[in-house]
Amino acid sequence: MVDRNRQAELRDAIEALYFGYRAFTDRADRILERRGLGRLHHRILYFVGRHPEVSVTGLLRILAISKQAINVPLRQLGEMQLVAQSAAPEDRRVKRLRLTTAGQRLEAELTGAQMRQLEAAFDAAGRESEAGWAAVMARLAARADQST
Amino acid sequence: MVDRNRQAELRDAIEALYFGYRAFTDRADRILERRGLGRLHHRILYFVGRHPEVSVTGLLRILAISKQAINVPLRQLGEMQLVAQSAAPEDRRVKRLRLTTAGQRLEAELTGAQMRQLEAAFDAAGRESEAGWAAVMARLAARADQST
DNA sequence: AAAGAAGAGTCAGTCTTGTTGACCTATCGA
DNA sequence: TCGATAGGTCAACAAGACTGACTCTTCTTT
Repeated sequence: MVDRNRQAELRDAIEALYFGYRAFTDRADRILERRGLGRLHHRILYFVGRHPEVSVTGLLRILAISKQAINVPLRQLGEMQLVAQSAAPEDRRVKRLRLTTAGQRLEAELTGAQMRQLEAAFDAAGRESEAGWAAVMARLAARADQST
Repeated sequence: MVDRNRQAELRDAIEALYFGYRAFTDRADRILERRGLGRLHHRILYFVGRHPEVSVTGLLRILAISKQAINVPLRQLGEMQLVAQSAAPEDRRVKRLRLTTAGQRLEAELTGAQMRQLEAAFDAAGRESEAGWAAVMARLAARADQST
């Protein structure tokens, strides 16, 4: 059993993560709302932007959702000319996804807003805090695999 | 415009936050699932544990949801004898919520799992990282109010 | 004392984002 | 040729949110 002060610190950490994540997603959500898009559209735009020429299955694995869940929003992004697709030459069953120019523009707007938000937090906390923050978040994220 | 290397760092930060938060909630979700509870039940348990004698309206404000959204899970937690309520003596319209012994036990199990998860990440990242992490998360969370 | 505001509860209807299961087509590899 | 893989789609369902419209009780204000 950890001592009481330590527990209080860790409780604060839990809350900071909860409220911080909530604040972080809320801002992008408001940009998306104006275009009638949701969080899943955002995640698709983000990861297709990050990993151009990704396949649908590759995207499903990153997002950890079913293909039925991605179907509708991915089709909508195609219809809105934000995401384009083409068959992979070495295996024509595989579709390669990439952002169109308009898709890149929207993705840059969303990601830019989040980057500015993070920079503001790094600045306010002191730039020396950034490395520690990144190290902890990376370790937290890494444990996703272990706990499966 | 920020330079490319900086943008790459900030992109990594966005992803670390996304994957880190996902890993963080997944673990508690699995404990809850065994009892047929969801994330909202968890948040209610957590904040009632953290703020004993909180009113329903107070809880709604913390969670930033509607009273209709809290209605069903709060009633279920009452029926499961995890949360108890009583009228506030100074204003009998107000209900004060608190955890029962069983509620405290479940809350401790959930929060304990998350505290251990955070501690493991702090340890792995090096204890000197913790202060920076906490400072950044606090600033990120603080911006929730500004952006309203 | 009457009127109105506030806390809580509930019903109804809707939406998003996810799930399974089942089934289809096209393509590839053995 | 046959089975596996990538992708797409339909249907049914569920959690967890929303708004709107009420009710009831209790407190506060006039």
